[in-house]
Amino acid sequence: MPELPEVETVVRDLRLSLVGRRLTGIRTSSRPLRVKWSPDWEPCLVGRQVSTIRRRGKWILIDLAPTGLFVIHLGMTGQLTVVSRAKPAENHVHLEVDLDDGVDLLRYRDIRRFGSAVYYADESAWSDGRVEDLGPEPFDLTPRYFREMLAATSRCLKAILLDQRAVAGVGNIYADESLFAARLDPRGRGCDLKPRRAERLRTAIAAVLKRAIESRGATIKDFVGGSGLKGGYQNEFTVYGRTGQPCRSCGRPIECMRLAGRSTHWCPNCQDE
DNA sequence: ACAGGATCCTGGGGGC
DNA sequence: TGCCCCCAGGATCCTG
Repeated sequence: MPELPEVETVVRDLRLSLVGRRLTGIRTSSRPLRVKWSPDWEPCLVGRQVSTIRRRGKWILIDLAPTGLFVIHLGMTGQLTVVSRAKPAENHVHLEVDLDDGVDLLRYRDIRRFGSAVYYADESAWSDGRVEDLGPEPFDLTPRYFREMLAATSRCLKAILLDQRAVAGVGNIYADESLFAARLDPRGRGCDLKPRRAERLRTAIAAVLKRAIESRGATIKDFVGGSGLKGGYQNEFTVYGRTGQPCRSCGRPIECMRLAGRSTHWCPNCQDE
């Protein structure tokens, strides 16, 4: 579920409540996440202190001191929050980490269990793993990289934006929203995109994501930030989930088609290039 | 290289 | 009210 803006929101929230805290205890559910929990990780986590929290694509990286890296992916329905120990656990809670203030805990809840929480000795152990190579962050895309990456593939724009190797962090919502903002047909091929239009797409992606982060991401059903607050960007969607509703630009109905295996929302009238 | 499908899961909504 | 089918923000594996 969560894409870059939602993961960034969680990371920013957790920085406030988690950095500097020592982990004092861990409880896990018996039901496995995408990666099964290893009991070997527990002694690696307990007693260590959270030094920094970072985001890479849709991955949450929690750096530990003196060593260690705790990597969490929210999958489709993951919720990572710091809550009071007094708050009763909802269903589908799969991981709880006690904090050294004796009051709060870090809680991971995930209805569909597509997410993961894995300990690694260091960052190379994570990046060298079966995780496919992540592309650049959307805010770090250079015009040249983006132009050449597009020119090298005959895949359609929608499929390219969803590919984490091309750009890290964009998912179905923000792919559709970015293509509308750039007024580009999601079916267009990367190698057919003229440089001016490639540049339009590059800046549209950054602008859409920046605006979504400012709104604390989008909550369709399950997403909450690290403090439990919902996002607000769903109120600004131009095409995603608006099938049949009037385009905010031209008034004609938004359409939905299947592309790269995903629902793709667009305005055939406005996205004509 | 790439498209398409299936898989891992649960829950919600629509149709009947 | 219930049942069945389809759908969902992701990553990954497999086939053709």
